[in-house]
Amino acid sequence: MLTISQLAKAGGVGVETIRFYQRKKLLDVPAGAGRNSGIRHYGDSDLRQLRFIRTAQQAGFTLSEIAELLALDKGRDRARVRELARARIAALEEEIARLQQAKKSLAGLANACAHGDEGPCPIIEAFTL
Amino acid sequence: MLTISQLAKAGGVGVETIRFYQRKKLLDVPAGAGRNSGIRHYGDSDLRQLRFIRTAQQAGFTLSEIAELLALDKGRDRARVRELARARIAALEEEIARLQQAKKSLAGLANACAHGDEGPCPIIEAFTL
DNA sequence: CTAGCATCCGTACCATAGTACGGAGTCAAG
DNA sequence: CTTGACTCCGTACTATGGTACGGATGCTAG
Repeated sequence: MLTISQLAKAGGVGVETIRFYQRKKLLDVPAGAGRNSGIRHYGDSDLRQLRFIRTAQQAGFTLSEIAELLALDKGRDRARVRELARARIAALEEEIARLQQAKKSLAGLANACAHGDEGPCPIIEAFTL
Repeated sequence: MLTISQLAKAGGVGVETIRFYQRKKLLDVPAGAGRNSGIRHYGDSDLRQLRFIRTAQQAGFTLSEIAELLALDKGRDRARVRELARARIAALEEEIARLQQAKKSLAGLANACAHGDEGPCPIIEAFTL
C-alpha cells in the first residue's frame, strides 16, 4: 500500500501529476481506506498503470490516446489497439523524416557558415529564401 | 505594398498569426501609411521575414529561438548563429534517435499483436511492464 | 454619403502537459 | 493533545503556438 507521494516517487513523477492524471481519467481514484474516507492508498495495479502511461508517452502517444488504450485494455479490442499502433508508427515515420530533412539542411548550412566570416551568414540567408 | 491579409496569404498563415508574430516581436509593425496612421502596409522585406520564420520553424526552432536568430541577423554574429544551429542539430539527433527507438519497439509489438487474438494484447502488456 | 468589407486593437479562449497555491482535514509521534 | 508532515480539493497559473471575438475605425464603390 502506497501513499500518493510514494506512488509518485515510484513512478518518477510528481504528486501533482498523479492528481492531474486522475482528473484526466488516466488513473482512477481509489476509495478512502479509513472509515471517514480520508487518505487514499494505492497498490501495484496503480503503479503498473502509471508506468504504462509513462511508457506509452515515450512511444509518442498523447494522453488522450493513452486514455483510449487504457479503455481498450479493459475491452480486449486488439484490432483497435493495432490500428492505433500503426497510426502512431506512421506518424513517427513522418516526424522522423521531417526531422532528418531539417537536420540535413541545417548541417549543410552550418558547414557553409563555418567557412569564412565575410558577407551574410548562409544559415540566415537560406531561411530568408 | 501588401495589406495584412495579402501578406498572410502570401506567407501561408492567417491574419491573426501575423498579428501574433508582431506581438512576439518576430515581425515589426510598419508605420501607418495614411496621415492618420490607419491601415498598415507591408513590403517584400516583411514577406521575406515571414518566410524566414516559417522555414526556421520547419527546422525545429522555437519562436523564441527564431527571435534570437532575427536579432543576430541584424548584428551579423555568425559565431552565435552557428552555435544555435549546432545546438539545434544536436537536439534533432536526440529526438530522431528517441523516435526511432519508439517506432522500433512499437513496430515489434504491433507485429507480435498481429499473430493471434488469444490472451492479452502484447502492446498493452509491454507498456504495462 | 452611406453600405459594407477590411483593418486595428485588446482581450479572451483553445489544446497539451503539467505545476503551484492555499485552506482544510488527517495521521503519527512526542 | 498539540505539532508538523502529509493529503485532499478546487482553482489558478506556466509555456507554446496560435485562434477567435467584438467594438471602433478606415477605405472604397455605388
